[in-house]
Amino acid sequence: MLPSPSEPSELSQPGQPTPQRRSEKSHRAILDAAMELCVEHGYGKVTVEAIASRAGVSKKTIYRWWPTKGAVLLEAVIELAGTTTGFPDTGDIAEDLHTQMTAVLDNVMTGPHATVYAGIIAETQHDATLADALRTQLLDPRIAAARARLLQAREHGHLAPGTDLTMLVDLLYGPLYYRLLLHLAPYSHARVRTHIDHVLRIFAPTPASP
Amino acid sequence: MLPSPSEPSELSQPGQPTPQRRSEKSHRAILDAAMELCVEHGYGKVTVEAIASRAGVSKKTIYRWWPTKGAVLLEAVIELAGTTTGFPDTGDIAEDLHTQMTAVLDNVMTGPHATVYAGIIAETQHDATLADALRTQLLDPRIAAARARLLQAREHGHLAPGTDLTMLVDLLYGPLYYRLLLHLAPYSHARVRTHIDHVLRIFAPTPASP
Amino acid sequence: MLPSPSEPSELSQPGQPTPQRRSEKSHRAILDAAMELCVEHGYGKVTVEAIASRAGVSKKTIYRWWPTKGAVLLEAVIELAGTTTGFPDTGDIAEDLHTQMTAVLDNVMTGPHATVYAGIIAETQHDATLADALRTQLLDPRIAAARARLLQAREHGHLAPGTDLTMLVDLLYGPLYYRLLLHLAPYSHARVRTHIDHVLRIFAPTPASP
Amino acid sequence: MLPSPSEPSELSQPGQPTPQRRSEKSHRAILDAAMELCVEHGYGKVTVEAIASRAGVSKKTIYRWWPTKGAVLLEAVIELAGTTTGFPDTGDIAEDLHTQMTAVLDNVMTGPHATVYAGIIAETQHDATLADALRTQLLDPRIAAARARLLQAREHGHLAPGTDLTMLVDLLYGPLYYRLLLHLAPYSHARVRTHIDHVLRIFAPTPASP
DNA sequence: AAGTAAGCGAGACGGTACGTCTTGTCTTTAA
DNA sequence: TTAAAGACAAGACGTACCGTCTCGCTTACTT
Repeated sequence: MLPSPSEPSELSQPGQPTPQRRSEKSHRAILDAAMELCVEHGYGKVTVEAIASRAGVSKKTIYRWWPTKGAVLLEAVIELAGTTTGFPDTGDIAEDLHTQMTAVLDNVMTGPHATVYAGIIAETQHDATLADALRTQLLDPRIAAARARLLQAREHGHLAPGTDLTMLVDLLYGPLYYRLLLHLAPYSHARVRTHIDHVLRIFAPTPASP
Repeated sequence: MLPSPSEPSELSQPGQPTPQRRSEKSHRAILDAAMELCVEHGYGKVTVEAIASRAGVSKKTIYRWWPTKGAVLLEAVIELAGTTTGFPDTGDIAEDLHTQMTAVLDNVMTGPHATVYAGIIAETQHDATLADALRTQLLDPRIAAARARLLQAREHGHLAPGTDLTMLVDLLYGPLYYRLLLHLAPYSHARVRTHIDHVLRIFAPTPASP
Repeated sequence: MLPSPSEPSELSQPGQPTPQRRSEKSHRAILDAAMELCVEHGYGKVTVEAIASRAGVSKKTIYRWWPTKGAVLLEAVIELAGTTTGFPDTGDIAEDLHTQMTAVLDNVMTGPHATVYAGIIAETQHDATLADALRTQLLDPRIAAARARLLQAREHGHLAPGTDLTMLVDLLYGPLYYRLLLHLAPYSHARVRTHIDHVLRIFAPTPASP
Repeated sequence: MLPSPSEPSELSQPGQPTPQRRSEKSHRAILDAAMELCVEHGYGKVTVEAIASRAGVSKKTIYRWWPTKGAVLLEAVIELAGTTTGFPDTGDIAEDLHTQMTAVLDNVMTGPHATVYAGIIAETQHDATLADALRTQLLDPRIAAARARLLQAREHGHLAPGTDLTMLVDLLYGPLYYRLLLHLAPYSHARVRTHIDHVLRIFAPTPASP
């Protein structure tokens, strides 16, 4: 194999700037500064100038690699959520869902990072580009993974054959986002379990008639 | 007597300015201008200056009565949603939910006003005061109304006795907001019906053992 | 005598409001408030609103009788200088000038009222109407009085026959205003005397030849 | 060596902004725009916004380098008067004074720029900082130059030995400012000559007793 | 090893909007 | 019926960020 760049789909701005002469030190400092600012002073206080200042970096450097402060935070959140990506497969779909959903809750929907995640989603309301990036880089892969796991469960007979996976995903995740974005109390781990049980009951496989 | 709040709770800034010497003409022009700007050019183009200019009003007049442009739009949205408030009571809980939920969808979650509503929710992520106002003035009354109707249904035996109303509301409305704010396709009226049926199935009253 | 108003040339706005039903109490309160504000907080802090507020008077009342805050202060200063108007006539022109000029210095060019007087003159630089009022109501009468006294001195042989009275007045008063408006130290009473002596020396009557 | 200040004293705001990365193009455009606005529409119409707009410059750029619109105009006037600075020395003090004083009259006390100069002096009545700047940067150097020339004349026997230079300067320049700021007709060149002759007569050297 | 071209820090720049202030007019309320 | 109280349109104030643009300096790829 030659030096194939092999990962062309950079999530930052793939514009003209170019190469791999990018300073990794600045890259890190920017992501960290953005995240810290958001956590410490709230999303509203995250400005490109503030990031630059705290990271000891020039504004130009930020604009060279990201189109928007939202993009910076998005990258930071993706990093954060990176660990949460995979679905486990223990054979017990309820258990696996619980594992994944509580991980999401703990990582980005409660605690200090909830602000960051909610802030990014907020920003996508006015920024179609960022909305695309959020979908492409964060949501779609995770939704796909969820559907894959659920599909497998359906095929294994743990869900009714005709189960509408889209609706199932909506019912599972919708309330989590609803509570995050409407400032309602987030689910506890226990409540997540109840929630999953309720939803799965809808799509339980044939009521096992004698 | 119904919980008619008899409208003492002004939704605008109840601060010092004072009384009812307020110009109703300006009030209207401001709400209209804000809504139009948002619909025509997007939430991002709604600035206090633009509202003032289009409404033929001075900025001071806006700041006298609202703390924030978000508060202006919130009042406009509340006005919009005002018609959607009540739950009908035909005796058929599924039907009544469908009536109310499609009204919400049509009024503020699809069409030109979706931008406005999503924009306000976005703004509440950075503005705790606005978040409070949204909750107090818009969400809480509607959630209470929904719970009241569901409670009645439970008492009439249309829902299982132990039904957790909070979770029921989460399951009903969560997916609507999830799809609005994550830029997924909104539900069609038909899909709302399916959705309601699925959710109610969870809490169906005792499997009727004759 | 009928109720002849007897003083038709009001120095305030001669506009439509007209009558003599004017509240003398408000009139006084406004003049006092304006003067106090200027003395206490500087000319810059004198706004119509501040005057109204301190005088317990509505803005409308001020605008009814004066066109400008400058006009209010002008009236106040005229009142102040009213006492200084007349020239004494002891027969000694140098002494009489000294009396008058030190009175002017003490009343409006030093002490707390210097700010007020300088401020009004400043305002006339941008306000032709006020400039006219200043000239007509304050300066011209005093210049005329000075010229009259000097003319008399010339006729009595205390000044050279061809003495240019205009230049004489310029030389006498110019330096006072120069020092006031350019923020140089004002003349002391003693220095005024020296100043007068110097200037009069120019126009001394014929050098008394044998 | 003459008191050549070698120009370390920047007349603009010497504050934090920093260096010589200043755009000379903007600098010029701002000074020109300010001066033009003042000449064309009067001092009152000179606002920072108007200057910025006409100069094609952002308000921030103005505030970065000057504390006040008055400071901008002051710099413009200083530039204007720059040419007038020096006193000639032909050996004839009356002639040299005439040269300098008519230059001042023509440059800043009559014609279109009189408004500007009078406006700045007006502004110093409410702005101590600007007053200082006016003194330090404009008046003091010129007064010093005048005194130097007069001192030399005294030493050469063209003025009486005990001549009070301060009073002499007051008498020479006072009437010019008095007429400028009190809206009286400015001196003509001929009248300046008469004026100088009169004043110098006071301090003529010993009556030449042969 | 020198040359060259990029990234980099710094920060000035033209803009836009902010939220506040004052002006002068107009309206409401109370005496 | 007058005047206080004060809301109003207008528009300048001085500040904060935006995103773009030089500057020199450093750093890492050429050749």
